[in-house]
Amino acid sequence: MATGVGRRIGEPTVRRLSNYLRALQQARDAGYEHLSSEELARASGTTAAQVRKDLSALGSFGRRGLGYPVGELLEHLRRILGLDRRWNVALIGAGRIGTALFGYPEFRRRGFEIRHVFDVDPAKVGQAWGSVRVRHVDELEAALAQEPVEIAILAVPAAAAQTVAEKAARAGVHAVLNFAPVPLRLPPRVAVRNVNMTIELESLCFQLCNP
Amino acid sequence: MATGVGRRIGEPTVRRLSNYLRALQQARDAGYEHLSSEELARASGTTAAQVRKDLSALGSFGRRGLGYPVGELLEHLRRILGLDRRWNVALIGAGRIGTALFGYPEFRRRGFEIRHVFDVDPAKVGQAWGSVRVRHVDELEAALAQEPVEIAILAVPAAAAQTVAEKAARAGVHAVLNFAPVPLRLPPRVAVRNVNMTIELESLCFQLCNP
DNA sequence: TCCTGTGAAACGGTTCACAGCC
DNA sequence: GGCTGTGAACCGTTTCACAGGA
Repeated sequence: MATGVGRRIGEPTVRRLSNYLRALQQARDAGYEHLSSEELARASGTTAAQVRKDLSALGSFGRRGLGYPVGELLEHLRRILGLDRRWNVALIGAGRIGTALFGYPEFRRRGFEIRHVFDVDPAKVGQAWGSVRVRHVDELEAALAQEPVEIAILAVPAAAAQTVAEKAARAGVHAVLNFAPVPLRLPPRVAVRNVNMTIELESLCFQLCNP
Repeated sequence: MATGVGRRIGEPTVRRLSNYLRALQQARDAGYEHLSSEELARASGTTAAQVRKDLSALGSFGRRGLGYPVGELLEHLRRILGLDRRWNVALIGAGRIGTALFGYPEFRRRGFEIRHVFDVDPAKVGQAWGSVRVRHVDELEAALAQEPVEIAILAVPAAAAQTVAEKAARAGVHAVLNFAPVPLRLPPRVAVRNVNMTIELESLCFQLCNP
């Protein structure tokens, strides 16, 4: 097996692959040509066995006695994760979280290009954020018809999230990254992922209370 | 079994419990007295069987033929998750993400009180953020000695994260919520949870590329 | 009848241990 | 000797199906 993905890859695996990618990029910048599963594991916070399992499932190129070739594996991972291209993104919600996400340099570095920013606040609509102009959410469908995006980042209040998400889905978005603390109900053709900072804090509390 | 937690609760369960809590609060505000596992499941994005399994593990109070008593279950969950008290938090990193987190109203509403804000930027050090003053990271140990916190929220650049996290751990923090895209190595007595927005976006890409 | 509580089965992910190759 | 690749065992979680109480 040389190119394709072997068995179906689950969500935890994908997260780890992202981490491997980051570690590999660092290693390349540091001039390494090969990395052992042990080293990769340390750099990405997992175990060597896990690394080998993950990479072998991709039909990987590791050399016994030597390790994994940094450059080759890096390109392979980028391709598998779909990061060897540019992705267009719409940011919905120009509040505090939206602002932070817009300025997050990691996104652009990874090929995510924020093409649209929407909000409902009249004070924000019309502002120029870099090269994009903040538009009213009512213009969402028109804007996406003119310049489509694959991904919507949802950074709106919980009460508005479901409605806005549906609007985005109707406008042809294929994936939603949801920062609102509510579960979204969308047609299965739309991929959804939730980031809920409160839940993370609450999990920590639980761990503190139940050591 | 009336009060304690039955079998050990895993991380996915805790996340769902947080969601149940949110759904229950909404239901209470809407005047409901009982909620069936079916209704709870719909409101929190899971299945009825899952809800029953989760709640029965807490020695729950559900009544057959009727459902779960909203108020009672709500208090029970708050106690189990450790949310029936106030938690003191230090925010480390006063950049875009730090700013957004500081202003996130959900945190305070849930009992998380940001007592300290730290940064290294001389332009920020000294600013008054509400009732707290931004201090230099070098003052971290002194500040936490004077007014301790249980939790540190880390919103600093990747390169600084490990060092700052260690400093926080030495200063007596018990849990770290890490927004930097690097795995942290901390003594096991410190609970760590990572929020990595880039990884979430990358997972979405993968889903889009591998439908 | 409605709905919970729960053993049992199915599933998926992780760890182990070692065979195989350099 | 060093390190990868991988079947097998292990473990926690989810789903199923149904018994049992209101």
